[in-house]
Amino acid sequence: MIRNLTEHDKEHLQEALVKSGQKVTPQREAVFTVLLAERDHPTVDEVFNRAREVMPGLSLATVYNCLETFVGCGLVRQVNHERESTRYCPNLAPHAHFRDKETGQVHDIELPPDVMKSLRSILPPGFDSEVIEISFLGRAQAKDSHSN
Amino acid sequence: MIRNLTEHDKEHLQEALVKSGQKVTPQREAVFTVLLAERDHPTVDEVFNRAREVMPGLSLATVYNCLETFVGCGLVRQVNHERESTRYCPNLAPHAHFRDKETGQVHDIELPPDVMKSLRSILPPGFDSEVIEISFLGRAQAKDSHSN
DNA sequence: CTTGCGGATTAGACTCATTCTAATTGAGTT
DNA sequence: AACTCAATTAGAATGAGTCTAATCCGCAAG
Ligand SMILES: [Mn+2]
Ligand SMILES: [Mn+2]
Ligand SMILES: [Zn+2]
Ligand SMILES: [Zn+2]
Repeated sequence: MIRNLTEHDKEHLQEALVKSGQKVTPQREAVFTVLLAERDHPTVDEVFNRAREVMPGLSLATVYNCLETFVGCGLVRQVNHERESTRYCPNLAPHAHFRDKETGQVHDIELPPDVMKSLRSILPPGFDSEVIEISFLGRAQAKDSHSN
Repeated sequence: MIRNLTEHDKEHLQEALVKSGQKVTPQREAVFTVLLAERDHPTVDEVFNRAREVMPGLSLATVYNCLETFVGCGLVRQVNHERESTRYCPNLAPHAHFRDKETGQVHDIELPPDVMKSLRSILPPGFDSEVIEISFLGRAQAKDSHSN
């Protein structure tokens, strides 16, 4: 189920790319569309397979390139858990990641400002941090998967 | 500068190994000694090179095996930053990791119980987490390196 | 002692996610 | 029509980590 980009998302993509001196291409649109379609933190291969359905000639190398470009211009975040394949997340709000040990699914966990603050406060003087990564490992009750 | 294990550390090693049905071997002692000698979160290769100085016949495979064993019986933690080589940490107290963007050094950051609590509290109902990993990326002022 | 057992160690082959290389494409320009 | 230059592409290369199969060795039984 890959819907097209909304006007808003298209502008978001275009603005970020153009702002960093890069071009909007059909491949980049396709990959970005895949990322927005499901918020399930897909791996490169998953993105590749989904995007191929709509753009059969797309190459894996290009998926790597697109995702790297998006990370570079702040459109998506990389998500790493242990040594597994890198996953990609288009949620730009500050959030942590919860990895379900059973299913492997990755869920976003909202990160309230006061928690962020208390985290920064544990840094000793002289330590200055731009990026904080928080990841949980455990089990999550099933709920349902239409969490798009 | 690889000192020998203290009696206390030797007992710690032996207890953890025996408790999980495994043997104390010279290789395991050497690798554990290396880990305790410097709290700098060495990679497998760094552990290998340091341990070889005191046990020249030691193989890389064995270092992988020892470290896996130690992780399995809770003697050390793995530390991953992005896609870099896994590092190893013998600090069993709850702590976060700070990675210096400039030097690559990894520093332990103490994690007070109230911060742990506020972190657990952000999990929605139904989410149960055993492991929380927190890592900072940024710059740390030099201080000095005799932080053993 | 001598032998047998089973875990530990070892060298080297293998895996596979990611990166690199070099050739090709194609949209926009001269 | 030719040029330019980023983007795309296929395939090779990389390298941390894992696997395999042979050897080692401490210990216990005979
Ligand atoms: Mn789940
Ligand atoms: Mn530092
Ligand atoms: Zn996310
Ligand atoms: Zn540590």
